[in-house]
Amino acid sequence: MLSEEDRFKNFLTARKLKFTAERQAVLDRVFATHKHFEADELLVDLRHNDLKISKATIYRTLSLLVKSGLLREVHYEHVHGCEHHDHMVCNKCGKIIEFIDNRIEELQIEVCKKNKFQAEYHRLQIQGLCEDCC
Amino acid sequence: MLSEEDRFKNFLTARKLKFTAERQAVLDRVFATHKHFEADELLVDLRHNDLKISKATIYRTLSLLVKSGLLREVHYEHVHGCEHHDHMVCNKCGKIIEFIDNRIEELQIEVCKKNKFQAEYHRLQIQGLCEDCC
DNA sequence: CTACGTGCAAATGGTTTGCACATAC
DNA sequence: GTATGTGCAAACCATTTGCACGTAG
Repeated sequence: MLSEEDRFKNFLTARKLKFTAERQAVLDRVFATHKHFEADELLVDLRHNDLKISKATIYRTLSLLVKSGLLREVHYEHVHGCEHHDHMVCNKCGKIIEFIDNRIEELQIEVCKKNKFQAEYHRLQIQGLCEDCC
Repeated sequence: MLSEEDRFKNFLTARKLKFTAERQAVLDRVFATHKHFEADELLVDLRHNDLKISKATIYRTLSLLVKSGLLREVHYEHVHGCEHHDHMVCNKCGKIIEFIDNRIEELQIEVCKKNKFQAEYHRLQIQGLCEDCC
């Protein structure tokens, strides 16, 4: 499987766009953590590491990462559903298939116990193509 | 387990805030779907259903939903990690525990097959309290 | 009846864009 | 050498806020 960097380079090359030091820096920073983030945090982080990069370039690079499919731009998301489902989301038509598999639920409980983690909520989302869009 | 509406009412009551028709409308709309959304989309949706509601009220209500813990505000999130882990995220200290359980992976493959769904990616995130924060 | 909520319009601040110079290929 | 990228500052637009009137409890 390709790394994020390779996937981004492929995307850029396909569109005759260039892989610059600024784009590298943003990419590295974005994928250095697993957390959600804001554009401002990136600016602060990058400046900390003595990099000169403008806000405009950060926004332009984030936009490219979204277009390349490496990043998703969202705003609000639910924290809970009171009744719990897991989801499959079709990347083409957007259809959502809800499912629940008790064996998966059980295994999650087991994994939490093993890690001494007290779960309050979980979310499993599988992305791909549904039957109609394959 | 309480419904979103009950949880929101509890939150409001505890702070001596009121449950108005506008707040009900936003709540209903927000939890009518499982998707990420933007404030603007809500405005359009609500106006479609003949509701008169101002942008300001929508923003104020979204802010309350975030404070109540029913909603999370994010901006960018990764679409893939090239190496795959699942995550436990501590709601208190933010610590992330990565794990992978092959039995869970297997069951996901099985569920996809059952639903004729061609998976490209999945993400499992468990939220709760870590050992140190219990 | 009173404290809280709403709509409106103005203020704010994050994001985008036009332009001149810089650089990857 | 040329097309693409960058920084800067101005423009734009989403979000927040102050205020006067409305309403839930």
